[in-house]
Amino acid sequence: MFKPVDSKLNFSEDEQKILEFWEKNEIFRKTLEHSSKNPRFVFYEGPPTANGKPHPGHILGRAIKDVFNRYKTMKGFHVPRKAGWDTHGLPVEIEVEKKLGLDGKEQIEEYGVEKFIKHCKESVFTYKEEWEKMTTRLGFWVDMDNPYITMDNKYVESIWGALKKIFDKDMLYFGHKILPYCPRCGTALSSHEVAQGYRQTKDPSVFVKMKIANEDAHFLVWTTTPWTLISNVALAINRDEKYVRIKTHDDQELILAKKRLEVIDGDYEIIQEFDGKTIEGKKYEQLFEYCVKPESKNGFIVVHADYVSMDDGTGIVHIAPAFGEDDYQVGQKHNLAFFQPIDLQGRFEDIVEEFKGMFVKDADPEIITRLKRRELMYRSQKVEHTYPFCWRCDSPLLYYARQSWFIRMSEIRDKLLKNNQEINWYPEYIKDGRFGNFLENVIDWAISRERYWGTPLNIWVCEDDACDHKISIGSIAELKEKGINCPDDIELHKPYVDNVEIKCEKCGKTMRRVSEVIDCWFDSGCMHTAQWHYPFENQDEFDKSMPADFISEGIDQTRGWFYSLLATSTLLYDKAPYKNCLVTAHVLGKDGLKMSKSKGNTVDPWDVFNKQGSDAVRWYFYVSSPAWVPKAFYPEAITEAIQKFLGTLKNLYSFFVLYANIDKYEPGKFKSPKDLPLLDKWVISYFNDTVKEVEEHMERFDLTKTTRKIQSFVDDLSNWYLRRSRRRFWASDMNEDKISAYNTLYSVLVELSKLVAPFVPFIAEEIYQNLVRSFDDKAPESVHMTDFPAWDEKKIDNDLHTLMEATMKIVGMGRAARNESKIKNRQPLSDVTVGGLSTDVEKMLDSTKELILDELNIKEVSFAKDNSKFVDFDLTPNFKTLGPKYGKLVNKIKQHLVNMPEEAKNSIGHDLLNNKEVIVNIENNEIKLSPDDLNIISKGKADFSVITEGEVFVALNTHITQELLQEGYIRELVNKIQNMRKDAGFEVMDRIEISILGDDEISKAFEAFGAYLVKETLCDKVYFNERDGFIYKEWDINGKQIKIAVKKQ
RNA sequence: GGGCCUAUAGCUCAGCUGUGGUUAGAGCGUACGCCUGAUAAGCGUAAGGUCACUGGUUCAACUCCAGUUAGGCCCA
Repeated sequence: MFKPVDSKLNFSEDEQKILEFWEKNEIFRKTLEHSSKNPRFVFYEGPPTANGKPHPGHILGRAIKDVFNRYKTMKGFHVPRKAGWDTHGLPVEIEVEKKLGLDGKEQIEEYGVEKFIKHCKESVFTYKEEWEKMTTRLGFWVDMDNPYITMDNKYVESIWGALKKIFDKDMLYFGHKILPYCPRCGTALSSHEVAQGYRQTKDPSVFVKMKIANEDAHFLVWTTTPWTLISNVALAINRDEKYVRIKTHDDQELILAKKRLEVIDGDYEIIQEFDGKTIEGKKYEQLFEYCVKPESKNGFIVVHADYVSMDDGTGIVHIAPAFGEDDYQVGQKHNLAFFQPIDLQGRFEDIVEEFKGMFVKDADPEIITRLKRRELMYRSQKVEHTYPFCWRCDSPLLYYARQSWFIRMSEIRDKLLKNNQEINWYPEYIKDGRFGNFLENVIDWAISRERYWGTPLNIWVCEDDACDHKISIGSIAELKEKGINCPDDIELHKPYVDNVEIKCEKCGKTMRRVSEVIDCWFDSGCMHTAQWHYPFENQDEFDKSMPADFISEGIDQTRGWFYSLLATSTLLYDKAPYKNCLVTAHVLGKDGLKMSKSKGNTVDPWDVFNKQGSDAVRWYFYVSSPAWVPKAFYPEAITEAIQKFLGTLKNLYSFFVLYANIDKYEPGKFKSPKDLPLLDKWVISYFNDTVKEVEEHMERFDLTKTTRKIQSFVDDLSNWYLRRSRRRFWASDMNEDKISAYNTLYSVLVELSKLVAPFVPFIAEEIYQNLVRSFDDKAPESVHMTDFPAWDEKKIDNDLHTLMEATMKIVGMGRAARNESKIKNRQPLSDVTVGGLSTDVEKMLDSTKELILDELNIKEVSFAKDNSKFVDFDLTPNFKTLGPKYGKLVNKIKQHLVNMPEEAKNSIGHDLLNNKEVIVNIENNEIKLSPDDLNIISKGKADFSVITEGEVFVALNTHITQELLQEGYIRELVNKIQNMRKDAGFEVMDRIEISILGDDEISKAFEAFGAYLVKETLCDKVYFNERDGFIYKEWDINGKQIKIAVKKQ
């Protein structure tokens, strides 16, 4: 016997049991062992940080990763899944700072770096258990017992190895980077921090005149940061734009972009118009002569920059390379001088005599006053815009040049682009879109951070400035060998490695490590190498798992992990680190906005797990839309997944188990007939076709098409195959037809459990365990250890699909016709005429005729080519064929057809149906209309209920004969009696007696059709008089008030 | 400010690309009716759409082109 199935939909409870089963029997481990000799499917897990809680977005990501790993495992691959933890970085430090009540680097130093770092180490795994619980509950199989952890000594050592390689290739250098910098806190901020601090503010907006060398004319220049004018070294224009020289109403000669003339006050006269490129290289006079330009550098010239836009300003942009990223790039490109006369507190240095010691923002008004006095200020006003402020202390941030270590990414740009072409992106447009564009414009990677908690940058520098010898240490062994004082158990973190000194091989003095740690994106970006502690060990593992076949992360990783993996693997191995990358979008609240507590649209994943279950969540994510489309996450959305799919699936399964147990059906016990009934053949063919399509979609990582296909199969299995087969299961003896139904449904359900296993692993396991394992303990222990269903082209019968589709269509139309006639389904009718089908289909329909009769409750179905007996015609032009032939006349033809009298339409319709050409005359043109040129639409005539869809029509004869009427009474009685049985709580197999108090017509009807009633209701005795002990209930039987009683025997 | 993506029924999404065709589909939800001894289900009908907006190409545009607006992501 099968384990009885509770038909209630308590998925969450069932899933808990499956989780216990997996855990107890170590199924995940066994799937890996079981497949260990198979070819590999390499998956890289992007490491999350466990110092924050997992949220619904992580569930989406993990659900998607899991489905492909499970699928590939069942397709015969070995899919190791090493978990990972990202542990370094500023967010960790900030958390710890908050916890310890520290504010800024000074206080950290005071508190003690060693102690601080210990706290960081502890804080890193605050929510590790929460992550593990969530991961397990979701059914995401990943090896969390042997994860890679970016702060482990071995991991860091691998990073050191990688960095040394890069250093030795001379790809690592020390240079400038413009960073958002808080002058009060004395630290640069990460982009993440800056993003928190944008707000509206008022700043000066000044138009300054810069005198052109040896000419009595000025460039008009716009800026919102007057204090940076002190450091101006160039002006940027756009060489592709038009510029003009104008004379203003007060006789000033100015140069600016033509498109920006709107900034000029009052009248002006255009003296000259020219291309931007003609003023490239022009010299102008330095505005403030505090900083002195070195001989070797350029300065005070006009240069071109792509980013100069015509949207605001004057089309001439002031360049101060120390104070802006764009400016800095321009400076690099044109070898411009670099003036940074500002200290770390944001105050002018002494060299700027007039403003020395002033905070730069406070100096703005003073600078404006000076310029006015010198008559170099064209206009000065205030402008409101967004500007970043420090999230901690609210000081305005300065874009400030800081020294930093860089990797020369721009030098390997072409390699990055080439390797990117090797990657399949899903969606495809990421490749040459967002990601490709980013690579096109790749800049050198600023890899150092002036912080504490991270992989220490493994570069030692000689203390003697004159020597300045630099080396990179690539391993612990090397550190011990070269280090003067390296302890045996050295931990590769600050402050321990900082204490290790090396004797300079050039000058013999002491070398010390630079103070920086590295960007934690480099850590996770090297996981392809560092997860195996390569190259120090695991050569074999590394060879087998580089590159990855598949990774999947959120779209925000484009410039994060997706990039850092490609960057490091291109640097180290010059190849793409992953072959397929599936990008996921963000998970949003019900209102389509980002989840946030203030909006009240957050959803606790555990609520959903506990109430609706993981399978439902997973299925919802797969089926609702492609992974890269943002998804709203809320319980009602998931309910739909249950009702449309999981509920149906479970119900199929519980139906099967219920009846199989009643009939003592066991797999293999009964042999199916040689020639299967049509319905069984059809469902087997349909299943094979489904598997085939699923495989195609999965190879293209298209989860949505895959799951929608499965969903419609399950829907048809339930609402067509099973609904049509129900009576077969009720047959009293185990006849051939019933055996075939059982065997077919059984095998389809078993294969279906394998088909859905990657997607909804819990219910798949439940079905498999009960249907397979409870009878066959030699079968694989878990559905996840079985092979994915194979499809067989020979079993796919396309004619059968065509036939069944036609049948379904006719039944659907027949029901619509019934509905239109307002004759209820229980009233049998005599016949229906079907037309407009191809001869082939018509022939085949013979085999589903009984099915149509039964569904529509009619006695006969016939076919007709021509429906003129039942309908009037209407005609509309087929623009696709007529358009090219007649062009503008098309609309006249349409008018002509609309205005045609009814009889003419009928006659033309008739001719066309008989494949005759029709000729009409429009504006003296003879227009030949072939059957292809017109759409024929038919409308039902009286006495028939006719439904038409395209060519196909179904005409229902609505005449009710005496005999049909009688049968109708009986059908109605059966329905009421069945309801009474159910209400009385009788078992399905209970036998009953009934008493009917009706009239003559009812009695006559019973004489004719009583046998049917008796059989359907399992009735042994029927009385037509009132009897003791019977409880009567009055019913409306097609207008007659009739009392009925049922009694168990 | 730049790049990429998205915009179709109350909601979730098809259709749109190199193949433009006048009457734009499905599911959920709603209303009414039907069916039901597996079902939280099924069937039918109806209401619900200026296919974000503006302009262009064309006999014909949801579809192609240009621009605008709004939202999202990344970057500044």
